[in-house]
Amino acid sequence: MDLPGQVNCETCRIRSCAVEVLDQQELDILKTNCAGAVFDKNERIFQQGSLSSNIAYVKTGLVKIHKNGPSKDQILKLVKPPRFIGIPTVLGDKVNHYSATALMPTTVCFIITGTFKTLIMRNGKFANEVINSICQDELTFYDRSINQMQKQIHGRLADALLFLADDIFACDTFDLPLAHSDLGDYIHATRESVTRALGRLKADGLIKVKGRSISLVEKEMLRKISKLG
Amino acid sequence: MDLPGQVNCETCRIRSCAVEVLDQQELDILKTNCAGAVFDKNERIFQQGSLSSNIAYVKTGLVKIHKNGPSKDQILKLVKPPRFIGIPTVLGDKVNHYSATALMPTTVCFIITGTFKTLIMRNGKFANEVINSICQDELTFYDRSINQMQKQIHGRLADALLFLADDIFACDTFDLPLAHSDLGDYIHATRESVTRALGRLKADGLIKVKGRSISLVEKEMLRKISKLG
DNA sequence: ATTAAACTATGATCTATATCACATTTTTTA
DNA sequence: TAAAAAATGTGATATAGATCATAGTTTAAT
Repeated sequence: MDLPGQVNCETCRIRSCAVEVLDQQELDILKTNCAGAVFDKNERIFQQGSLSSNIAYVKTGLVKIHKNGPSKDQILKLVKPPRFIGIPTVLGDKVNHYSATALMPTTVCFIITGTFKTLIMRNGKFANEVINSICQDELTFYDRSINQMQKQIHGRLADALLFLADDIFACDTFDLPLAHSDLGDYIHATRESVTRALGRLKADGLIKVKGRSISLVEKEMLRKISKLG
Repeated sequence: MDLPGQVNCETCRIRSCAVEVLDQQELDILKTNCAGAVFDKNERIFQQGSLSSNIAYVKTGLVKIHKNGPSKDQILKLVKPPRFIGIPTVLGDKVNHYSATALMPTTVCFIITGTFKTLIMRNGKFANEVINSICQDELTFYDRSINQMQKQIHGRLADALLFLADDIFACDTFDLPLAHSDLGDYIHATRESVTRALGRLKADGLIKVKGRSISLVEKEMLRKISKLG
């Protein structure tokens, strides 16, 4: 982790909808209670179980949110910036209930929890934007959760590939940011099953694979697989 | 659905933490934009896909939150009062992204969305309580989601039974509020598997079953099954 | 440049749970 | 109270994907 130190929220180009509604005085409060940091690939941003007095705002990069389960770690979601992560830690016990790890070089702003709460208390519009953002997350997670439960592996893999192409990279050709075993933790499958399922999609000509690079060549077909499970 | 009409939030004995922080003027706003309703067992409180201009606050009873998946309806969670449900519907499109159905006679207050937003904007403490509540929900759902994914059926069933006994009924003997097929939608199993798994727990002497009534007689053993998956 | 470590590939086997099929019981409706 | 509908119980069978085993490949470290 590299600490570029103080940030300037007034001139920041990657502000959240929530920060957008703050007035000058509030921006000053934020600015003096906010620190930037850069994380390398595979660096932990925060760790489940550890105490935290900050909320993280991901400005660039890509982050996985993951959590220990009864038998293994599971990736709850992939977070594309700009996005707050770890807001639920604002809550009572201040213990992180999940971990966040950078999947590529990632810049993050840490905001002191108390400051975040102050802004919620002071500025109703800010609070409203925060609520909107959390609710959006919640709905997305419900969708994902049901898809994970009800689709079988080819559908889940197709979902993941389409998500990476459409939402994360906005490009049909991209370097897979996860190892097969991580992808397995994300779509709830074993490493072997991921390899086999990718091999199947490749053999059927729906995707092209060159090392880590993946091209979705038959997106419509992938969408159909995603739908039918 | 029965409409007992106007409610009085000032004298209400089942107020949420959020409403608790409102001042007199705000309580007046709430009171005049709030209507009570009673739902029978199996009555729909709101329906996925339909437009909504209300937030529901469950005062008594028991509610299932469920959502259409690729292959079938799935029960996301069981909600014990007092609790807001459907806050994510505050969002942009105002379309319910999931359904809510009463599992037993249930009383609900509907608050007009605009009023709810006004209160968030006006009162930072209210906003803060709402955020806490949504975040708590989110964390609980992450836990449940991981358990559903990683445990096998006996663990998931043990989880559900312990949840009903400890959290919903606060009693080790209770009438199962769900049919086996519903319980299946809740723990992600088929009706047949639920019947078999219940039969197994009964045969092993961990629970007693008399009609709809279930007694958890070996809770420690059930907890062990829940842990080991 | 060389060794070690992590990752990917692929076959053989196993297993939890779905699916199908039908019987019985309980609840609801007429 | 009878008939219909919904819910439960149980066996036989099928199967998606896990697990185990072993090898090859790429990436990182010394």
